[in-house]
Amino acid sequence: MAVYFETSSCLSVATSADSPSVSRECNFAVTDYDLAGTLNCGQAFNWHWRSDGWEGVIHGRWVRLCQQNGTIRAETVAPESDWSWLADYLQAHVGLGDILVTFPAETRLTMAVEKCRGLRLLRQDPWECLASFILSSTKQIVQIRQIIALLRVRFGSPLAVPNGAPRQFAFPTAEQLAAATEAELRACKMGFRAPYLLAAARQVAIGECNLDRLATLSVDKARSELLKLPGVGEKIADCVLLFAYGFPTAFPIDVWIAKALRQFYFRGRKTPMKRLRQFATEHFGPNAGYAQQYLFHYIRMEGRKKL
DNA sequence: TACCAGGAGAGCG
DNA sequence: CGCTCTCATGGT
Repeated sequence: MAVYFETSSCLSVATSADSPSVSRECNFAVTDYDLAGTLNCGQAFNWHWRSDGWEGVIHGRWVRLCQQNGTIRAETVAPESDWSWLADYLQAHVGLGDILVTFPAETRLTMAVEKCRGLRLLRQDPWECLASFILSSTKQIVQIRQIIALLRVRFGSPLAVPNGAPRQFAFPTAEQLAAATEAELRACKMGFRAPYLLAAARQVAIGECNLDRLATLSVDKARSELLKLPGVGEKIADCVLLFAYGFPTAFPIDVWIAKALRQFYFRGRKTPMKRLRQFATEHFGPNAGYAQQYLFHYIRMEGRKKL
């Protein structure tokens, strides 16, 4: 039976193992957490549903996640004594209510929140997030997933997985990708994004860009550092600021969000990007990034219903 | 077939 | 600054 520690990020599962705190399983108590929606709303690209859980990789470890009621159960291959890496990734400690109360009381956003109850922002590895979104430009999410799957297999380090589970690879490090050729990257179906990814990987690998240091900077400083990287513009920089560094005001505006903003707040009129950005920062408040993700997930779900 | 996809960069006036 | 064009590839 599971033993729960109240408010702790990890509720360990009692086992017959040598030490009670070391286990291959861990339960997280969560409220207002939609795991499936969170893993599938276009912020992460390497989660796969397989029979009884979501399988993926976090910081070089194979993980299976599965939600039952108010609990997210996690399994790893090797026993873990410290699960803070997973709690941090899932942002399980974040009280969603504290976020939602900062949203403007307004019809469209309220509707999105109701339809996507429990949607969360993850806290991802900066390099993986950066590289993934460099590959995302004018690609559909399914395709981004395919490209990244190829990258992992061809350049990433193989990981230990449970018996019977499909093979899995770590996301390639900047060093691993920096050692690749442009032709090898293009063979992963990334097209014109190959030289961007390669150049970015080299800058990170040689320390010309220090991703760890960005976490210590202000949003604006961190953004201008990201914008120096090849293949990184406003949109991709904001994705990394939001999904990897957790800057809550970062508000990525892609084609979907742009369409939604024009439709919801500008009567469907053509509105320049600069105007949309200004509106977003003024309107959505201190957790604009969360609002953005609710709008994004909401309009994508609505779009699919029509088909 | 035609159009579009979680865009960015270069060239232009 | 704002506009347009191109880049590569696959889904719908």
